[in-house]
Amino acid sequence: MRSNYCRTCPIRDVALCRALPTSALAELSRMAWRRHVRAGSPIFSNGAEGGIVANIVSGAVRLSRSLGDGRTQIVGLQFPPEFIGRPFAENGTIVAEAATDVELCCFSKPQFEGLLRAHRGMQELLIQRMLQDLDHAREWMLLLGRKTALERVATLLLLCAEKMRGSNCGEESVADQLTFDLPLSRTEMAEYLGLTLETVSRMLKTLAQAGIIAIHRGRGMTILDPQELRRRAEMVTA
Amino acid sequence: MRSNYCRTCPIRDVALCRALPTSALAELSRMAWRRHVRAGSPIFSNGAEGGIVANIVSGAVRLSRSLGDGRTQIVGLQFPPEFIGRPFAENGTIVAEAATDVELCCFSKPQFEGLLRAHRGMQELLIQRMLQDLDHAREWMLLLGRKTALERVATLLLLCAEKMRGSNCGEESVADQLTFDLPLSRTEMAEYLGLTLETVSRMLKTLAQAGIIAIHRGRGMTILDPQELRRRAEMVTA
DNA sequence: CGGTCGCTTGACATATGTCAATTTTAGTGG
DNA sequence: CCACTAAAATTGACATATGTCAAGCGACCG
Repeated sequence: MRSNYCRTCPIRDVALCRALPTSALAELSRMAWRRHVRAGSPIFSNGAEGGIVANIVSGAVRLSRSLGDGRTQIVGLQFPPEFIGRPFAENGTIVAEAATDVELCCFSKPQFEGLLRAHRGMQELLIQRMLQDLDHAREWMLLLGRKTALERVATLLLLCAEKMRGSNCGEESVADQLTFDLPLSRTEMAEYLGLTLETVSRMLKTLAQAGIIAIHRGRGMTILDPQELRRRAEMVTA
Repeated sequence: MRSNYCRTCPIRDVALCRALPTSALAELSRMAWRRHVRAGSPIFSNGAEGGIVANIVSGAVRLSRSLGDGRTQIVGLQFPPEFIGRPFAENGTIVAEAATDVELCCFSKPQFEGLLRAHRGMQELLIQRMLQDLDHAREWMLLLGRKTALERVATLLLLCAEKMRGSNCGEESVADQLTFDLPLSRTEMAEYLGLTLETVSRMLKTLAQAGIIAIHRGRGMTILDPQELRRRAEMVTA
């Protein structure tokens, strides 16, 4: 039933829409639609689909920029309940793709802008979200500009561990909270970290040999010694 | 005269405040105050002065993050009429310092938030500004992750050339629009570009020897061949 | 069962960092 | 205005972390 759409939304209490009163949910449900995107497929790129904004309901979205000769850098990795798109602005030169299978809650940009104008609290939430994105981008600038390969890989593992919590699909969720599947291939990890896939592979091996992590088949990971991993990552933020 | 404060402001038509009607200028003037900061002095750092936001009236502001062992990365360079500070959020771990002598137009954060709430257009302008900051941060991530040292230096020169336009203090402003003083020392350029100061120096020399730029004494620069410089920078954005 | 794809591993190349010596610029006081 | 000093920038010799290229391995899929 269409008007129940938002009432049963799994991210209702954490996404931007939480700024809206329950009384507005029926209105909201009429504007929003779900969209599933398979891993690897584009969500929007270089202006195409530019009239859309969305909340991420499940999965992970990867934002990237490229140079003319093919060098590419992942500039953002977004998880539920984060928001993608640019209200009040044109879409820039960034490409958004599904890193895993993704479920989106989409709005047309003009309609969403209307919502923002009508509900003041929502604009404030959006501003806070954007500040978080900005903080993250800047932390990553520090990583890209100043960290060693080992520190970069360690930092990424900690990031993934944190973000995957909750959206846990691991079998052994019993005692071991630190087993998860990476949402990125080695190539993508390299593109996010400003390294090559070979270097990523070598650093993972180094961490595994030091007994800090265990690598299961391919993307499966267990963090055995989180404290030591944090030391190796030179994390500033505790 | 206090109520003329904003009416005569040099950035009145370009800063966030342009969202306010002229009728609100007297009110605004009562809330704002000017602050001069000498080159190298802190503007706010790690939560101190956290209750302030400001427009940059003149000069350049440098934002940076550091690792525990002293490695530091400049994560933003802001020019007039840009805005610094974080409405609706705590100040994070970023340090803001004056890169040159700086003149700020300051507001207490709670008062500024009140302004934002009262004038809807201003929130939209703020959102657009933040999106620009985010774009810039992400472009810099591409630079830090994927560009060579020469490309990085070339990119920075183009950025400075663009930003210094207008705030030109050069003597020979007659025919030559591409002579300016860098707002950064070699060390700071290195900190912004994720390089060492020696590498920056060498790349500048390479560009000078190729006849693309001319280096005057220390910080003075002339771009002789902008088109070639843009090629070397591998600029994506035209 | 064979082919493709993602990952690992090794040998080697190189861009950039490190360390140290000079030179240039800017600042200060006589 | 001119030494004198300290700071910034340049330059050179050398070290090394990471990239490049190439081979091999394993898992998945038709």
